[in-house]
Amino acid sequence: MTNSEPSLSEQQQIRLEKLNQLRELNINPYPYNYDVTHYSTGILENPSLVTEEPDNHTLRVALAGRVMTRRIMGKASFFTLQDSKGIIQIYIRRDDVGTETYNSVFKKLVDIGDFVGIKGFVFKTRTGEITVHAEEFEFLGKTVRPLPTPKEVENDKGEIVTYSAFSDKEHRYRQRYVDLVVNPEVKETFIKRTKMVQAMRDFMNRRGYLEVETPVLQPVYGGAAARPFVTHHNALDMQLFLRIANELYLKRLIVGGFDGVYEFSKDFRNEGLSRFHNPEFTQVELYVAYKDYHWMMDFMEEMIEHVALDLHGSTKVSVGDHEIDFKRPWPRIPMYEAIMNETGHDLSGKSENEIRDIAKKLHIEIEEGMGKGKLIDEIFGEYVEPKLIQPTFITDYPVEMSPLAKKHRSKEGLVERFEAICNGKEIANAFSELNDPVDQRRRFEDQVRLRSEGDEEAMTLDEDFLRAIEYGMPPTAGIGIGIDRLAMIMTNSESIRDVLFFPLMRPE
RNA sequence: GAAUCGGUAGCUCAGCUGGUAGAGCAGCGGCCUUUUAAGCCGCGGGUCGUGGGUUCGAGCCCCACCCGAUUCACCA
Repeated sequence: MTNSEPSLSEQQQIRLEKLNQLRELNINPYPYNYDVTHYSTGILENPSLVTEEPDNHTLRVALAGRVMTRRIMGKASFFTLQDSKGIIQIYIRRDDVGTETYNSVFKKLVDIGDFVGIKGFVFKTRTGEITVHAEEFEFLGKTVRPLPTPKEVENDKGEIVTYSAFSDKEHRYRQRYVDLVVNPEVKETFIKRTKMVQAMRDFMNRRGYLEVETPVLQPVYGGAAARPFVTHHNALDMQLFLRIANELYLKRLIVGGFDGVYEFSKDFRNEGLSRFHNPEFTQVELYVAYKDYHWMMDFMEEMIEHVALDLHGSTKVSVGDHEIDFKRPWPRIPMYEAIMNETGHDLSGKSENEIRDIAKKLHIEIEEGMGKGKLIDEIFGEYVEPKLIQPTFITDYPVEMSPLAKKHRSKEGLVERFEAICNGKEIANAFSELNDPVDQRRRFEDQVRLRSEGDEEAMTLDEDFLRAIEYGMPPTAGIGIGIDRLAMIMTNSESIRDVLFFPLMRPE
């Protein structure tokens, strides 16, 4: 940091002055700890705590949090205290906590946002609100910057209306800490995301699969079609890439003898940003030996159905205008059949040029160097994918677009691959893993050729990975599930930024 | 990268065909011992995103730039 400080607003200056005054009163504005016995929600949900006539035997509660609203009425006040679980009202009187604490500290030096600790008993106000009657008041942390002050109120219809909401998306993304404090639903979204990951982790652990960690910094990147971030290691004077996928390392572990391995991982792709794309994103990849992609479809259905039940108590989830039902089984439609259904064109057995003509007829924008796989992908993305709202498996992709998938056991020119599509977007990609080292080398070489022809997303040849599967890899099913996109669906969020605490933003 | 919309007080926003900036909340001073968007009286607070230009005069008009949102493109 430089020593040039931005000029302070009047409110910040006033708060800094209050900070000094606290110290002059011998009150540490930043004390070290506070013994909390109860949370706001715990008190609100437990009516047996409410007393009318407190005595020595009445249970006392101690809670801590931020002051969010204040209603001062002379010698007594109400304020709301927000802790990690929720908000509860506190009643505080001069005659209970002492004149100095009440007049000099509470009324003069406490601001909205400050941390305080309260000890007292629980009662009900005249209007029936469960409230903590403070008998002791302690200062726990001074804020020197004013918090946005949204107010929630119930209108005649019983709806919650929020006034002065902290709603500017830029501010919310940049200052997520503030967003979390004042917009309670944000916390809910992220808690749900974490629960979702936990449900998946539990599900895989119960089947005995091993959670592992593989390198983020890789000398050769691979496992997906994408441009990488490039970095440099000083001591080894070596170019390194941030991983774009975990696939090739996890398969090395299958070679090494694990039956099932999975990893929740941040991957990095050097691409544009959008509602569905952040340069760093999370996926879980799972590889299971002696299984194929049919088995993997069963597995995915079961796991995601379980996640939906775990999060919502139902297989049905509201997303935008749709209700998405994750109940098993999900439709399984071969890709050519799905394209046929939507466009009337049958691509099976067609040559690259024939497919290019069909793409032209379908008004697909065709660019130099688009191969067969890419053309098919474009047609699919334009005509089929957006229509698949309910979870659907699209199966059997052209070999040209799947260099790591095993060729189909009966359909010429295709591989045993599926993508799970939901709400018009891919949420998973899986295949029967290619374990024929000779075929794998040929596929890599095709990729190298594409790269030399200018396809920046084509894969590079990973000689060590080839060596690994030359030692032998069992039949294996593998899958990658996009955690951010699944979280968007499970939390009914319309932007990936709403399920990332700190989405990438330009510098301020 | 393109289009559209937006950036005014700590927060949410208003500001007409250009006339020198406004509300609510928040803040400050005062009153108020069961309030709840507490209330009542009084007061302060602004580089109107940045830089140019037009004009007697710009928050408003023009140009360039910065930042964001959304859509499209790119992209799984």
